[in-house]
Amino acid sequence: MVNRSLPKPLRLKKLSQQIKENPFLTDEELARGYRVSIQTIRLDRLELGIPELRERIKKYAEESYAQVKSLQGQEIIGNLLDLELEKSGLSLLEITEEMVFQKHRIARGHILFAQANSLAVALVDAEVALTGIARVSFQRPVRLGEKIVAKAVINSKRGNKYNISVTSRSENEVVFLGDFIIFAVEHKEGTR
Amino acid sequence: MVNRSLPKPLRLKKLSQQIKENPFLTDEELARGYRVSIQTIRLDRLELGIPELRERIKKYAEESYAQVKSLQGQEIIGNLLDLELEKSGLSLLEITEEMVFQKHRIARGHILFAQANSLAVALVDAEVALTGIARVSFQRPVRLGEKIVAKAVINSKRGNKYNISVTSRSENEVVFLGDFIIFAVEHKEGTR
DNA sequence: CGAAATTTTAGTACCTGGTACTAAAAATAG
DNA sequence: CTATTTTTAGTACCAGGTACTAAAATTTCG
Repeated sequence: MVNRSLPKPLRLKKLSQQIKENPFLTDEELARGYRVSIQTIRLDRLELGIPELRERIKKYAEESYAQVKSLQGQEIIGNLLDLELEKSGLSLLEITEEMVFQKHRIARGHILFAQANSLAVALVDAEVALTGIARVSFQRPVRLGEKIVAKAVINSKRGNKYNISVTSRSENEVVFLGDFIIFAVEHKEGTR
Repeated sequence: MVNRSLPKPLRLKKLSQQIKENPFLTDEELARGYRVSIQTIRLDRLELGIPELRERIKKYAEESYAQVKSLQGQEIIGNLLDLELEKSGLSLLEITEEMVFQKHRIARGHILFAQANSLAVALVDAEVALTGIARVSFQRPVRLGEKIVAKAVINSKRGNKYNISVTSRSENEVVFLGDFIIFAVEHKEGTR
């Protein structure tokens, strides 16, 4: 009890959390931290279904890599729910850990902007579509775990210039409004 | 020449590029791909200073992990160069791989917005500062590798409501202009 | 309290994907 | 042809395990 190890159920719980928080810890480090043998840590991991160090690191790296690659090719920030080119679209974005400030769990200003802007751009049927001007309004803070549904509608189109509005909601409450001027570009650069 | 391996200099070059593009390849897979022995691949990696598979994966995961953790605690998107609270600020953002579309290497709409908005928010001397309204204008597309310097200035302040302008430049050319209404919040939620 | 059950500890053989080293074979250059 | 470079191969060892066997220690329960 003095400096002895924790009871098993508590140790399992803490171990699970700790590894989740830091996947780079070796079994040896964990054994030292919990004052148990390395075999016990390994049995714990087996019971918790937590893979070994290298496997954890590999998975983390692969997911990270896949995300970067996927994001590069992906035009939409969030999941596209519906799209009618040259007309309207709908997308869903879940607010996750890396989107929020650690301090107060409120999403960063650009997250909702990103979702809305990328959806607006996606409505334009062109090889390349670039944003020229945006006017946006944040109605209330959005927090970790919220699911944001953005709806984009093309208001008007003159030549290669589109006027697009986006309304974003969380549980049917409006949290963000945006108006975008988007330009369809063919090959040469124009304003964005 | 028919199905034989490449000359060494060319193999070294291609190997370097391939591993950079995909750090998850084993020496065995590479050996098979280049039709040389595994020892040759290892000698090549030694000559090129490229670490082994597990080391590469670990480094990638650690950098990724560090970035996520750092971003959470970090208020500024980019590197803060100068800050005078309640007055003005300067930040630098380099446009990297994950910020651009794969297709045309142009940065996504929200990247410049994020830099500007986070700098504007940082000028406000409050526990929490949230964006209410933003009007932004993109002057030209920004590409992979460009270094963007954003300058934010507080134009006016009424109570807890700040009016802040941001001008972003690449090589002294204006690429982005933004006007933000930011609210200083104490504990209760207001508009953002 | 003692037996049964559970938990903890330890040891062995083997795995993956190497490094570091020695050395021979093959290819190339002058 | 000789010297040099490149390629191939083999051995011992490493890190951080897994899978298994088994003993020791602790806890539980009748």
